[in-house]
Amino acid sequence: MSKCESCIIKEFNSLKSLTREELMRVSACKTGKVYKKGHVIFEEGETLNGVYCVRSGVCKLTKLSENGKDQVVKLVVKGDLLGKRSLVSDQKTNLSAVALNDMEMCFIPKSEIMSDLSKNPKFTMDVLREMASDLKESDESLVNMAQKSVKRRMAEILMYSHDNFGTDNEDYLSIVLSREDYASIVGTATESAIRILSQFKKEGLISTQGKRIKVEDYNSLKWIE
Amino acid sequence: MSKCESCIIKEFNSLKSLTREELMRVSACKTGKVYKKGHVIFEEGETLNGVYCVRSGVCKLTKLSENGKDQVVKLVVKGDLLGKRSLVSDQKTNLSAVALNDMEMCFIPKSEIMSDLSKNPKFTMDVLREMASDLKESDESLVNMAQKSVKRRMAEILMYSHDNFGTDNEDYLSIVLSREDYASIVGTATESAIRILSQFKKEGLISTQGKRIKVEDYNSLKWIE
DNA sequence: ATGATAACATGACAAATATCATATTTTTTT
DNA sequence: AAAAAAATATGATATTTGTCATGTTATCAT
Repeated sequence: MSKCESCIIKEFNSLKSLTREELMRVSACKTGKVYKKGHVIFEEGETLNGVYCVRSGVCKLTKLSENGKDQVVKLVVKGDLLGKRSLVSDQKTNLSAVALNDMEMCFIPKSEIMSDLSKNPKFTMDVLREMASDLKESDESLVNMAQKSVKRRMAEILMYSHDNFGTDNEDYLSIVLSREDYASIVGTATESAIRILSQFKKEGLISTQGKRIKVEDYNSLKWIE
Repeated sequence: MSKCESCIIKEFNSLKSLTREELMRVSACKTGKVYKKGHVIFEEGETLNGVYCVRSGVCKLTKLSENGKDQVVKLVVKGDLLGKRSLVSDQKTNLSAVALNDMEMCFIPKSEIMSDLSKNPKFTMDVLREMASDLKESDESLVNMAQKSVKRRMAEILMYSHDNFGTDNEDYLSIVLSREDYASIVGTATESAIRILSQFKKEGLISTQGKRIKVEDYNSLKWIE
């Protein structure tokens, strides 16, 4: 497993602000973890005692609603730091994390990184910045959820997936999600999600092969209300 | 105007983690601001160059949706620090703030407080903790918005107002909001908000006098689906 | 106090979404 | 490859929510 000092992934998150010495210490105590698609990384209510640095793959952060349905709060991808909140609070995590792909991550124990958080202001500011950006994103999701139609939200997640995770060599979206996942991202019933995707298909906006989805008419998706 | 060192309000936010010397410096450069009900404190897209410490009153943080409707993202009350995000990012603010009451706040210029943020780890950690807690709250709001009915959300905001802002001497909710505000908190059409409140009234869950609302049957509100 | 304005209320209807039932297809297991 | 299980698809229908119209009440400025 590569050393943190020379790992390219860290450039995408606040670990890049650690000094070489700090990185070497972190590197010495990190653990490599591999999760298969569908594997539960942690569950709502657990105590996290560290952060995960995502090297490859994608996972969903979900929260169980009172009605028994899961809601996807965020998709976490390569370069993201998972579990930042555990660094500043001893509370149990309010979210579950489930791998949507096969994933590789590095786990860094809280104890090891806490000292850096109090001694390296550059690092702290960077974590703060990441957190602020998460918060901004979250506000935006809230507004989307409150003010946009299910169809619109579905169009947006398709475009989001296209823009952020790209496509395979046949132009299908790289991230393959079940209809149930789409439903719980968009916040609707599974049947409604299925129905909307079927409609998009009929209208030629997308095509599908099994559960794989290809965006055929990105521009029309943009204008869906 | 009272000095920060001796101000009780700061105990509710991360300013309490500043040293006495830091507080004195902050105090020297702060500006007292008074806003009347309805006044716009700042608007989406503005550049904030400081934070507001709320001494009294309540304001709403809103974000304009693409459909032209405002969505309330958070209610900010006594003790809260407004504009934390401006400290860590030079981006324009993504939210507007509008006073719902007459308000008193202190404005602390960014320039003055930034040095503390990089030199006083206790303070930084505290800001980080507040931000983390905001993020958690925001996740919860997202799930509520996505998974609960409008009626349920309305019941919850009434209980929230009751629990967090209390009642006047006649048991009416202290925070008086227009139906339009309720609609934009709950994320629905104004007419729908009105209808639901009327229904609650008919069912004896609340009573109203003008725009003032009294919770008559808290327990039943809890069980609304 | 009074007219003007904004906020509230409610009916009628349309549109969006959820729910339940039941096929059909895809994926997994044996 | 066949059987079983899971996921997807779709119809029928109920419920929720939005929209437009219109009337009423409260609030504000003069």
